[in-house]
Amino acid sequence: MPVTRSQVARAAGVSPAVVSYVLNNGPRRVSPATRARVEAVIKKLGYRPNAIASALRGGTTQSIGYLTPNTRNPFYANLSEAIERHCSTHGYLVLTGNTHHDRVREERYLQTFLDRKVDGLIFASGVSVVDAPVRGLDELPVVGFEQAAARPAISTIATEDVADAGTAVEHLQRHGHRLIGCVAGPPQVPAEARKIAGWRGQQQSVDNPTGDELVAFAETSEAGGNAATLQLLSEHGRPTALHGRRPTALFVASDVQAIGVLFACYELGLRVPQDVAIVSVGGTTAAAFTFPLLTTMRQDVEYIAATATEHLLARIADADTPPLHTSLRGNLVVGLSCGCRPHQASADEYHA
Amino acid sequence: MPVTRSQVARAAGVSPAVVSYVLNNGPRRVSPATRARVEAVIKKLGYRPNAIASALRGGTTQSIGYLTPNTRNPFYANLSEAIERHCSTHGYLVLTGNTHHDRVREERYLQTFLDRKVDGLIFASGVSVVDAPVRGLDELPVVGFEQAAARPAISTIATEDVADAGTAVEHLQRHGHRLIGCVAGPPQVPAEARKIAGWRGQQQSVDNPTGDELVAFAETSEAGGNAATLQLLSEHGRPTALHGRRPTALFVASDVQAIGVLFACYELGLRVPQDVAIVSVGGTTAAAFTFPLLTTMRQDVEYIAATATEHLLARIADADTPPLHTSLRGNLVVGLSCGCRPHQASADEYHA
DNA sequence: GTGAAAGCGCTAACAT
DNA sequence: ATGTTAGCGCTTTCAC
Repeated sequence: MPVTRSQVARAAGVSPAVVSYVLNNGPRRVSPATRARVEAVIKKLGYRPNAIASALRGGTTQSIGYLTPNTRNPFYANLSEAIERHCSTHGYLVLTGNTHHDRVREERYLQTFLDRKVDGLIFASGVSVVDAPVRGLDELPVVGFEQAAARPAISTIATEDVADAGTAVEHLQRHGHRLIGCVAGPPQVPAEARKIAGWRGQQQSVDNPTGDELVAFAETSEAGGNAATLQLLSEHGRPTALHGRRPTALFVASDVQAIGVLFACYELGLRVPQDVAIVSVGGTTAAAFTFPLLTTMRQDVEYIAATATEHLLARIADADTPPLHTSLRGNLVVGLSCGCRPHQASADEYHA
Repeated sequence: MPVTRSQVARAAGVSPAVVSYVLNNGPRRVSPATRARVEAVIKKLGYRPNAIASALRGGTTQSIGYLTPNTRNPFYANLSEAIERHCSTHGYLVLTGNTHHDRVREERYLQTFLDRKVDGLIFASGVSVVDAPVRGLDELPVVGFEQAAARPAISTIATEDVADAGTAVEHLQRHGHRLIGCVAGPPQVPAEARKIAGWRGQQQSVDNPTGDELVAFAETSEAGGNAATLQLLSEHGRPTALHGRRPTALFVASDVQAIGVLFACYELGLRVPQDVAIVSVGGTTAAAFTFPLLTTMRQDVEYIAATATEHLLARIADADTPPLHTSLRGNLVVGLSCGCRPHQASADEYHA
C-alpha cells in the first residue's frame, strides 16, 4: 500500500494537518523549519497525496469531461489534442468520451462525468444532450461548440458553419458553377445540418438548384465521402453524361470526406478541378497534402480549443465568470481543387 | 447538492447499508419487497452514487490510464478509439495522456494516473518510463505495446516492426530497387528505431546500401514526411539527377508520413511508382484514399486494441492472470505506389 | 434480512 | 505555529 499522509506526519513528528498545510501551501502558515522537515520526509518516503481522497474531501477533481464524436476525424482529433494540451498545462486531466453522435452514448458519458464529479464540461458533440434529465448539470461550468445552447448558462464557442459553407459555395459559384452538389455527414448532426443549410441558402440566393439529387449524406470519413461521390457523380459506377444533371462542382462538409471525394473522382476518371471542382470545410493539416491540393474553408481549431479551454478554466476558478458566446468565421484557403490556379506543369505531366 | 445515499435510506425507511446492498447486488441479500422500495426511491430522487466516494472506499476507480504519443497520427487515433470503445463496453473510463514522446510528459501522466488510482495502464508510448521511480506500479496491471518490457510483469502486445519493415523493404527489392531510402520518425522512439533497423537489416542482407544519405528522420506527420522526402530526393529543391545517388524507392515508417511523401514526389515532379516506388507501414484507413493508392504493411490496430484491452481487464478482474506476451506480423496490402500493378487507364488520363 | 459502525485519506474549521 | 477533530459519501464487517 502507498504511503499515507498520517505516516508522513508521524515520521516528521508533526500532525497530519501540518502535512496538508505544507502540501497545499495553506490555509495555515507553517514555519520554515517544520516545512523543510516535512518536505524531506515526503521526499524520502515518496509520499504522493491520494487524488481520490482529496477529491472527496476537497470537492474538486482537477478534471474535466469532454464529449467528442470521435477522434478519427482529423478535425476532432486536432480539437481534442489542443484541448488536452491546454488542460494539461493547467494541471487538469481530460476525461474523454467518444459518442459517435449516438444519443445513448452521449447521455451515458455525461452521466459518468457527473458521477465522477468533473469540474467542468466541454461538448464537441451532443450539446443538446444537456437537456437530458441529469441532475447537477446546472451548477457545472459547461462549454459547447454550438451556436445556441439549450441553456443560456452554457458558454458557446461556435464555428459559423452556415456562413462558412456559404462562402465555400459562393466561391464555386464565382467559378461559374451552377450545379453544385453537397456531400455532408448525417443531417441529424447539428453541425452538418448547418453546413447543408449554408450550401442550400447560398445556392438559392442565386436561384441555383438544390434538389435532392444534388445532396449525399454519408459517414464523416474518407470512405463516406468516397461513397457519397460515387452516388452523386456516377450512374452504375460510371460517370454520368457530361451534359446531364451531373454536378460540375461539389461542396464537401469536411476535409476527411473531401479526401474520399478526391479519390472517387479519380476512380471515376473525372479530373479535379476541370471536370469537378471541389471546396471543403475544415482546414485540417490533412487537407494540405491532398492531390490535388484541396481548397478549403479553414476553421481555426487551435484558436477554438484555446478559447474554450481557457474560458472553461476561468469559469471553474471563478463561478461568477459570465458565460461566453462567440462564433468564428473561417477563411478560405485556396488550393488547386477549386479551379483558381491552373495546374502546375509538373502536375500536368504527373502521369503522362 | 446531489442526493446522497443516506437521504435515500431515510426516504425508504431503511439503513444506508441496505441501499448499498441494493445498488451493488451484495454482499448481503435484500428482500424483494425492500429492494423494490429502495429502487423506487432511488428513481424518484434521481440518486446517483458518488463515484469518488466509491473509489475511495471500494478501492476501484473503474478507470484505466492510457499513454499515447498523440491522437493526430491516424494510427494512434484508431488505436485510442478502439481501446476506448472496448473499455467503455466494460464500464471502464479511459484517462488519456498525450505524451508527444516527451519523457517529462510521460512521467507526469504516469504519476497522475497512479495518484488517481487507475485500475490499470496501457502504454502506447513510453513503455520504458515504467522504470521511473514511481511507487505502486508493481501492483498494477500494465500492458505495453513493446516487444520487451522492462519488467516481466508487464504484458506486451507488440507489432513486429522489424520484420514488418523488412517485408516492406523486401517487396521493394523484388521490384528491382537497390537504392531504397528510409523515411522515419525520431529514432529515439523505439518503434521508429525498430522500423529503421528492419530497413537496414533487409538492405544489408542483400548488400544494398544503407548509408546516412538514404535516411531522413522527421516528425511523424504529413509535413514531416514531406520535408524528409524533399531532403532525400532533391538538390536545392530540384530532383537530383536520375543516375546519381537518388533513391528509386522509399520505405516510409508510417502512413501519415507517406501521405506527405506522395505530396513531395508530386511537388518534385517525380512519378509514383515510375520514378519513386513507395511502401509504408501502417495500414490505416487514410492510406486507402491516397493518390496513388499506397502499398502498405497493414498492422491490425483493431485486433491489437482488442487484445490489449480484454487482457488488461482480465488482469484487473483477476490478479492471478499471467502476463501476456504476444507480437503480431503485419500483412502487405498492395496498392499502386509500389509498382506491382500498372496504372489504370483512368489514372493515366487523369491529368492528360 | 437488516442496522450500526468503522474506516478509506484527505481538508479545513476550530482549538490551543 | 501547530494539533485535534469532524466530516466528504461510500463499502463492508460485524452484530442482531
